[in-house]
Amino acid sequence: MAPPVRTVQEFLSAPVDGSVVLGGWVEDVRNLGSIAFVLVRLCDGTVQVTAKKKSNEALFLQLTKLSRESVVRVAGNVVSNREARQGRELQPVRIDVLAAAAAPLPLGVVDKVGAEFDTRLDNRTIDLRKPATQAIFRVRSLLEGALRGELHRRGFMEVHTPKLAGAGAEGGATLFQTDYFGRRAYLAQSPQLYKQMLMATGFDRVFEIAPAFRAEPSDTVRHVTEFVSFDGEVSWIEDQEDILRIIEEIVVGAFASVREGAKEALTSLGVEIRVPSLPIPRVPYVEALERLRERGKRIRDGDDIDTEGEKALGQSMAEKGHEMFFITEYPTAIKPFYVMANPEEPEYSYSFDLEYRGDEMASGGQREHRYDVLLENLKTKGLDPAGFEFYLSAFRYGIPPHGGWGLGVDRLVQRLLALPNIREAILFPRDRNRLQP
RNA sequence: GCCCCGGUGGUCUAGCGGUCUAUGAUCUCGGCCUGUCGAGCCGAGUGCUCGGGUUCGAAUCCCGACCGGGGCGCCA
Repeated sequence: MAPPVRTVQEFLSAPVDGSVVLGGWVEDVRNLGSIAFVLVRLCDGTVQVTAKKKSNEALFLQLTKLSRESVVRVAGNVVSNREARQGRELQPVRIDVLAAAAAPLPLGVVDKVGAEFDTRLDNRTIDLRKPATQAIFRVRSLLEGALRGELHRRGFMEVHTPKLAGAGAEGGATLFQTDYFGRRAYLAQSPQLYKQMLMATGFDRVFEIAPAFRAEPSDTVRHVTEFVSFDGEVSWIEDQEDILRIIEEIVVGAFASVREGAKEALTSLGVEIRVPSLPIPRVPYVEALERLRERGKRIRDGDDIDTEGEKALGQSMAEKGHEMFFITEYPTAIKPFYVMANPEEPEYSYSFDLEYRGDEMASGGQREHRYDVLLENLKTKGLDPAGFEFYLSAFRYGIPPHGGWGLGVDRLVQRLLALPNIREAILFPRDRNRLQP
């Protein structure tokens, strides 16, 4: 049997008075006694199936007894009617219930009452039937595709690094521990060490879009335990600016692609994408502190910028028309061991964060590629070089200067679409309490 | 992990010591209706998160657990 018509678009292009088979979900049944309207939801909208009792009583009965959200295949004739939504409707000849939906639904797809996010997540497969929920993931898919395209155009190679590891990466963030045939293993918190190791091979422009895991018991609207990290690493850079230029170009380019390619989804979300203009401002850390102090924030030199400060800084930049900006040259002391310190002022490093709408989207910088310095850095941070031997060996035998970034895809989608919670941007989010579905 | 707030039919809510045989909506079921499109009208159905305690009496007050919302820390 040929596949049924899955889209409204396809339905509308079928000849009037011809016959068509629709496949979809029963969104609503309106039984007026002698005439009934069944809204069948296809992939991109609904089609009205109209049945009259007198034309086929058995079929009318079957149709009006359908439970909402059942999956049906409806064969019928396309008729034009100006009272129908798209100017046409389907007169059914035969209905097959492929999968009856149980009633009542745990969550209404078109109910007039809302549902709490937690209820929606508990019933995510139903929640994802809503056009507004689907729109988020259509945008997300487009954004990821656009980012891939931007990098491929720049000669990057897509890679995949292990998500199971025998040692943690950077220290700090807590790792999920698991059993590996009797040995201890960890879920990767970042591809950081591996993508750097690839710089020692000649694959000098790589990127990866993959999950990362953090066992931090964070309870916020911008943290989850499993997130998708968009990482890139580039060799032969002159300085950190080379990285900043790439990241601002690809993000801005991807935003523009989404704005063009996801018009319908964006409309249904009520979102208008503002594409930042290039270059995106670079705000050195020391200047960021000054701005914060001007706003009355008490912060000492060398302190990390806390959430309040980050939001205030975002506000301050937004007032100048910049929703997106870099904070550069963070203190070396608050950055991981692999960042390169500025040789002129070693207390500051070649590192940056990409800020967007008051939240951190990405961080990165130039890496320390000199073996001896790297070894010193590890010791300074109180880490045991023995645990990093697999990583250090890549530096011992020759590695070009390099740098890169890690960007939170979920966060980027969240902020781009102004979603109240990062979980809205994830199909099946994982957080401190949620492991299902 | 810390601070604040909350958990009432399938869903979302009102009630916050007796007046609760718990409000309204939505939903589900039944009935009426030939152009609905937030369909309408009539009728019915389903509930106080769990475990202790206070009290003559607890949805309501107290304690704990679990779960949820917001904020912080941390970061993508």
